[in-house]
Amino acid sequence: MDPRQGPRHVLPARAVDRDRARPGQPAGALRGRRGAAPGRQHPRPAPRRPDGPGVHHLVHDPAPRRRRADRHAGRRRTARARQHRRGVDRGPRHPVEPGGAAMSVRVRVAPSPTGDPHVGTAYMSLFNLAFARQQGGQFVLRVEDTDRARFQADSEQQVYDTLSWLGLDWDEGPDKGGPYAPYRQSERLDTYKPHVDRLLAEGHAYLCWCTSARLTEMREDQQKRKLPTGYDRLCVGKTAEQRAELPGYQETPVVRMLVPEDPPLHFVDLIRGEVAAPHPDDQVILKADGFPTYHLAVVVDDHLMGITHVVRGEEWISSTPKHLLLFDWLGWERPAFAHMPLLRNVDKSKISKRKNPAARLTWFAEQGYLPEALLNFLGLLGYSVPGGEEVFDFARMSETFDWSRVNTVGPVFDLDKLAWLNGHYVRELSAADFVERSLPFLQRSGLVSPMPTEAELALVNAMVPAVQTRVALLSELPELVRFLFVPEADFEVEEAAAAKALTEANGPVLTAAADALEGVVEWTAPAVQAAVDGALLEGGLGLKRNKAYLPLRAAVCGRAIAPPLDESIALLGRERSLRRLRAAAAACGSDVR
RNA sequence: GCCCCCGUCGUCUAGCGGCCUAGGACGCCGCCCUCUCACGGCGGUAGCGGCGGUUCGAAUCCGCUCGGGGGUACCA
Repeated sequence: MDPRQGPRHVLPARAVDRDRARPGQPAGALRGRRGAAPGRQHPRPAPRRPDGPGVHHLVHDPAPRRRRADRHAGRRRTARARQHRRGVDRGPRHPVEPGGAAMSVRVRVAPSPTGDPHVGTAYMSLFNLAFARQQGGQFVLRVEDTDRARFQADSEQQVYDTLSWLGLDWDEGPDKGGPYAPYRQSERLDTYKPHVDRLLAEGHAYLCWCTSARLTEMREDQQKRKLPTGYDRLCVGKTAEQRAELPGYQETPVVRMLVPEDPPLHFVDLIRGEVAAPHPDDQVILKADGFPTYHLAVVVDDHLMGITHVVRGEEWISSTPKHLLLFDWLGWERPAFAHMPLLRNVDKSKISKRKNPAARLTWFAEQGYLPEALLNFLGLLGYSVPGGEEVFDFARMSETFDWSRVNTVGPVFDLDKLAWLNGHYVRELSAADFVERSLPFLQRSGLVSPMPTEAELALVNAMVPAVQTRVALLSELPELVRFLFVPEADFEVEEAAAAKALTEANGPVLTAAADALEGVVEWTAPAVQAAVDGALLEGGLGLKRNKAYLPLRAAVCGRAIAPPLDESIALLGRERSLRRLRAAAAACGSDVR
C-alpha cells in the first residue's frame, strides 16, 4: 500500500464534498466498497448541514446523489488523495482558530472512571493510536468523570495501568499534562459554563424545571401511546415563576438543547459512509448539579483540544446529531467521525462485565495473557491487515492502517482464539522473558518465594525448555510444575493418577527404575532415560515405553499430565526422584528395601 | 413502542460484478510425530439468512422480508 495515501485520512468527513465539487468526476469512482447507502426509510428533503455561523466554507452540493458521495472510497483513490495533500503542511491547527485548512491529526480516548477499566477502552485506544501514529498525530487521554454517582476513585489509575501494560501510550492526559490541560472533565467546569450561557442567550437552549418523576411519567405515557419518546417542552418559554405553578416542578433547573425541526441527521462516517441517525430529543446539557452531560462536554472538549477525528463506539451513532448541532451552534468545525463496531458477548449483546469476564481489562493479566497477544487479538476484531496474516504487532497495524478495513459488524470476543494467540506469543518468548513473566504466577501460587532463592531461580531457569510449549496461559504453569517446587512433605500423587498407575503390578516396575537410577553417575535427562529404558524396556522388563513410563510419571510428577519423564526426573534431582519412586513402589505393595 | 445500525463457516475474517467449485485463521475431527500433555506437520468438517429485482453474469448492486444489535437518562 502506498503510504502516501495516508493524508487522505487527515481530512475530515467533509472532504468528500470537495471531491464532489470537482468537475468531471464519474459518480462510480466515488462509490465505496460496501455500497453504503444505508436505506433511508422516508423520503426527506435533501439532507443538509445546517449552516452554523462560518462553519462550512465548502461548496454545497444540491445534487441528489448525496448518499453515494460517501464511503471514503476504498484504497484506490491515490491520485485524488494526493491532491488533497495541498496545504497539509501548514502546521498544526490551533483549536481556537477553527477553519484552518491544515491540521495534524489529534484523536482521543475518553474513558469514564466508573469501575474496572473496560476492554472497550483498550479496543478504542488501539484504533485511535494506530491511526494517530500512522498520521504522525497525537493521542489524548481524557477522563470523562461527569457522572458523580458512578464515579470510583481508583478507576482512573487502573486505566493508566492497563493501557500502559498494553503499551498503548498517550501523549497528553491528566497524569502527563499537555497544552490543553486539564484533561479531567470535573476540573473543567468553568470551561463549559460560558458556552452554556451563550447557547441560552442565543436561544439554542432553555431552562427546564421538570422533576425526574414527571419526565418518567411522560415517557411512559408516550410509550403507551406508541409515540416516539421525547421531552414535551413544557418549560419552553416559561419563567421559573410561571413554571412553578404547574405540577412536577423543582427549583434547580437543568439546561436543555432546543432542537430544531430539521436538525442535521446525516453525517459521513469514516467506517460506514454516510449514516442517518435519529432525530434528537431536547437533550439535557447541564445537569442540576452543575455538571455538564457527556454531550456538551465532549463537544466542548473535542473542539478546545483540537480533536480532528472522533473515534468511538457504535453506540454513539444515535447521539451524534446532538453533537453536530452543538458544533454548528457554537460555530465550530465538525471533526471527522469513525464509529467502531461494538465488541460482543457470545450471545451477541454488547460486551459486558456481567456476562463476560473478559470485559474487565484487569482480568487478562490475572489470567496470564500476554499484553502483546491481547493487543494483536484486539486488532483482529473487526479488522484485518492487508496481507491477511493473523499474527502482527502494533507497528504493522499502524503502518497499514486504513479505516476502510474496519468492519461494521460487531465481533464476538472469542477466547479460544485469544488463547491460541497467547500460546504463540508465549512460545516466542526468550527463555529469560519467559522466566520473568512466569515468576509472578509461581510466586502467587506459593511455589516460589516472594524473594526467590538462588536454587529456586536455577530450577525455574532449568525447567523452561520442558514447559514453554506446554502452556497457553501463564496461569496454567503452576499446576504443571508443582511437583518440582512443592516441599517433599507436601508431595502427593493425585488420586486419579495413583489409581490408574500405582497398581500392584507396577510395583516392580517402580523398584526396577529406582534401582537403575541409583547407578546413574551424571544426572542428566539422557542418562536418566538410558538407565530407565535399560531396566524397563527390551533389555530389562521388556515393557513398552508408554506402559513403563505411566507409573513412573505418576510417582515422580504426581499426575498423569506432565513434562517429558526424562526431563522431569533430571530437573527433580536424584534424591527426590529416588525417594518418590521408592515411596510409590511401597504404595503399590511391593518390597521396600 | 419509537428511532438508528448491521447481516459470508460455530467464532474472527478475505471478498469491492466474471479470477468463487467462496480463500485464510481459531475451534472441532482424523492421521503423522510421540513416554503423557503440548508443540510441529498433513488432511478433513463447516458459510454467503430468505425472497424478489437489475445484469450475459450477483456473496458483491437495488427492494422487501426475516434475524441480530444499539439508542431511546439530570449514564457514559
